[in-house]
Amino acid sequence: MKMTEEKLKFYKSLGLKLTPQRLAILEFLENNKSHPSAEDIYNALKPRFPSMSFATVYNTLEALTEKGLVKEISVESTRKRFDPFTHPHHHFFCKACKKVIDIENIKDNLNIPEEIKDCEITEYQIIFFGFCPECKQKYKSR
Amino acid sequence: MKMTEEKLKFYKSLGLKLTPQRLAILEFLENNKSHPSAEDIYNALKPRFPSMSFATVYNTLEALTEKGLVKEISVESTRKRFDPFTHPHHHFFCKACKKVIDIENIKDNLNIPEEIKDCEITEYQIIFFGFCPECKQKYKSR
DNA sequence: CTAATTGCAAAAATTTTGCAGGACT
DNA sequence: AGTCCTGCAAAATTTTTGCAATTAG
Repeated sequence: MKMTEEKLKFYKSLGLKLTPQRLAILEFLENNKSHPSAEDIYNALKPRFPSMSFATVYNTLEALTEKGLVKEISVESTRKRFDPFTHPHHHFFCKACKKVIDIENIKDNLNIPEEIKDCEITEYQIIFFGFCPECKQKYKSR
Repeated sequence: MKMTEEKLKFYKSLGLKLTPQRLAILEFLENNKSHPSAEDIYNALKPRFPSMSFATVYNTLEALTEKGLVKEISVESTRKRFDPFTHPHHHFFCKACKKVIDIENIKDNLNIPEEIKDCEITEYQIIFFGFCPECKQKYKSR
């Protein structure tokens, strides 16, 4: 997938230096709905950038998160997953295969709960847990 | 806080061997709304059980989770937090001090979203992110 | 040219594992 | 007595950090 001129300009306008590694990460994330971990990204780009280090992956993800181009999601409690779709939406997490599915269609006019009315709320996130269709089978038969 | 006879019987009835360490962990968790990490638990009990190891903390938490006495919550993406209140409820997470606040009062008659209608859903969790009243101040003034 | 970024390597933080000895029921 | 549990130590996983060399703008 090639990146358009506009995108490049847009990224530069945010003050991001566009190194080859960053471009590769940005390309990898573009339209990526797999909610990859840092390692997934590292592994995916390793063939093209054999010298790339984890530090670069994390540095870039941090920079992108600061610019609002990526969001860290807390579906797994022992590692981060990253989502390039930053508009408000929610997730399903398969407890067996760790797959994450986006949920866009949800009516959730939640009011601010009483318990946190004095907090500053920046966002909220609904996570459904369970087993995806593929894993449901295997799980049932145990 | 002393543990009642009934509780002891109940725990035994689940097939849990009640070692001193486990009892201490159970006592520590009883009515505990701090959503501690494994390390919090370890540190809290260290004075009374200087020889206790992390393995025991994790073993016990795993056993309790299996028996449904504790739930792991994924508010932080790099470590587990544990909650002894296992009835359905939700959470607020302070991004500054990492505090977790329980949310009981929420009207959330969510329907199963279209995207995951073929999944087996075991539970769902709403997490509000932001800054608690104490941290709101410090954060604002930066 | 300058500041930001990379790669490396080491360290930090959290969780998991294997196993021998010990404790609970 | 037998099974489960503990403690230890090592390993595995994931993320962070310091620093010298490099590169984008």
